[in-house]
Amino acid sequence: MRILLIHSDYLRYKTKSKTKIAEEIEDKKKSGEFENALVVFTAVEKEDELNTDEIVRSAVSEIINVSDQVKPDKVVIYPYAHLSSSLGSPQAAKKVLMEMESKLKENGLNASRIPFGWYKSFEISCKGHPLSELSRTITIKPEEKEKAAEEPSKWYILSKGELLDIETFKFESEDLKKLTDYELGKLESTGEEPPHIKLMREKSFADYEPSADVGHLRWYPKGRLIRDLLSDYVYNLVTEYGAMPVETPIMYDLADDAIRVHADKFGERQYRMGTKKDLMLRYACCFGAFRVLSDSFLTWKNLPVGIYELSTYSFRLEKKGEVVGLKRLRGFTMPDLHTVCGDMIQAMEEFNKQISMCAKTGEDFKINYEVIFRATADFFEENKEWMFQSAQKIGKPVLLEILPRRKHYWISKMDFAAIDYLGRPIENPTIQIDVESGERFGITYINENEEEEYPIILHCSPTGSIERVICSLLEKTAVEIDEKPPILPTWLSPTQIRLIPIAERHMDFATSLAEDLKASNIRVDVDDRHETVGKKIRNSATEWVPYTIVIGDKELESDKFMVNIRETREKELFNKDELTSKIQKEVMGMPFRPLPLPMNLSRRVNF
RNA sequence: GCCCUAGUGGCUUAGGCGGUAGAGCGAUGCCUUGGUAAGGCAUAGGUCGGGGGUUCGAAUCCCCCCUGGGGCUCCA
Repeated sequence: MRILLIHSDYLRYKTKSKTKIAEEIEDKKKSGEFENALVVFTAVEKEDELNTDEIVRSAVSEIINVSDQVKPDKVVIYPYAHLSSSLGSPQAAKKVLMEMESKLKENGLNASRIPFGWYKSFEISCKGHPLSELSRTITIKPEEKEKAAEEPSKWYILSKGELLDIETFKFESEDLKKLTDYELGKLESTGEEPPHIKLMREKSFADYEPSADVGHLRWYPKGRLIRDLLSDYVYNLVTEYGAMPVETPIMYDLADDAIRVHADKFGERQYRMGTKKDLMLRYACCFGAFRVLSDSFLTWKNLPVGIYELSTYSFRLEKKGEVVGLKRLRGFTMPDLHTVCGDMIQAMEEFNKQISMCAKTGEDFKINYEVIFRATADFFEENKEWMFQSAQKIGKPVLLEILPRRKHYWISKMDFAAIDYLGRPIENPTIQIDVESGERFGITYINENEEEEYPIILHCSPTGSIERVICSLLEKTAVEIDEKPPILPTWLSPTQIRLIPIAERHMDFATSLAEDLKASNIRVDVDDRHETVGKKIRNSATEWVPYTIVIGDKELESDKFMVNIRETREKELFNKDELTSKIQKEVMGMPFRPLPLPMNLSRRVNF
């Protein structure tokens, strides 16, 4: 905020005509005269919107400070846009100016405010003494940004319906111990690079795009395929659960009050667009889902109702130093399910169903999740029974955080984290009980008594961001490197079977075998390059192909072939049908997409 | 964002206390038609991350910026 303070003999003004953003005023405010007034010309700036309370407080204290020195009869706040080249939104400015006026009055000053958004003529007579002209730039002081004396959370282990002390708890799970240490700030870092970064590039899944902003990736065909398969997976999962997929815009106008207030909770990590309209890129699908829901006509018969969207992309302006590989990005893809529930009982029931859904993703991906259950102290006291039961659904001890008071929109949430190679959590699925957004976004439903009511909304991401799922899968290969060769689950492997013809005369057979396997929905390719068998085998291994078959004279004559099985490092004899059914069994229930690459390796681009 | 550290062909890198760079993989071509983790030979490919400065001359010294990695902090 910029202010120009003039200690005047008098100020006279008169409104001339309205602008689009003019506030409605009574006739008596259309002109006015103030004698011996400290006139505060004020411009509210964009950055002020991040913490308007703090800005108002600082501005008022500055004005009081000056007023104490020059001792005017009156203080007049005069909206004056021309002091800044980076103005805040008119809505925010009006709010700030009004709050300044009332705060000054509370402090015993005779304060007035000149109407906002009008063209005005004015006449001012400056007293001309040394303190009669002052200007100030008022900014949010970072160290004052709340923080102050925030009460710490209480931490427990919740196991078999018992609250246990973390200090004395005997951890059976190495991963839960690591998660607990990390959350309590006890984990020592090794200074190593997480292995998934090298892997994602080496395998041509994804890479950085230096010409974009930090934390935005380019995805190559293999990576794109994996993303698509995971997207299909979540889509199937949530539609099976009963949610309805929608798609909403990726940017929102901060002039909308509900959107601005919700966004403010996100603080400085908002990704703003520098356009004339003050637009913010979404950091999740909440905005879109809430707008859809608030414009829908909901009745108790509809509830619970789920709206699902895969946010390609969500944007968060994470600090530069926090952005890392697939783990923390500024642009990422998150499955986002919002479930409208009529009351807390229904919300709790749905929450439990969603726990099952989140847990299932861990089983399907073969990723071990450790769980943090969180709640405000009030919620925990009132719903102990439910929390204990819900934690039981995890089937192992969970970490419990009790927050002294609500500081976000949720009163309880459950976070599922995979543990990476360096022992740090990768936050994946999450479920939250949101008690604020219904009212804020004007989402209502008609209850059984024909009354309008605000619902409770569950937020759920059954897998966490797609990028983090891939991150977890890659990290897992590094964790297990001593036990087995690194590999992706077959349903996610870009190439599922690689055929290696030995000589040109084996090409026709290899190609026709490949076509047959392809017809059974198997991603198969043929290494038709003029290289030695040894080299092609090696190549297939470095690409993590789960099944590799060498095609030579023997295979032309028999209907069996020796299959190299990567996972077990074993060779096994199969015929075509046996192999097909083995793979089909392996990928059962998982989505399929065809190979998005040329079948012949000689035709492939090296990314 | 702050602190530390790095940036040399598509990838991995050698070399540099000032005189415009060398390799391996990969790519391409030729030879080899080969049976389970790198066959041989040859060729192409680099204004040494970008910009500015100092200098007769900068990949090398100085400044700024960009990008990566680590740490702090943060994480709905």
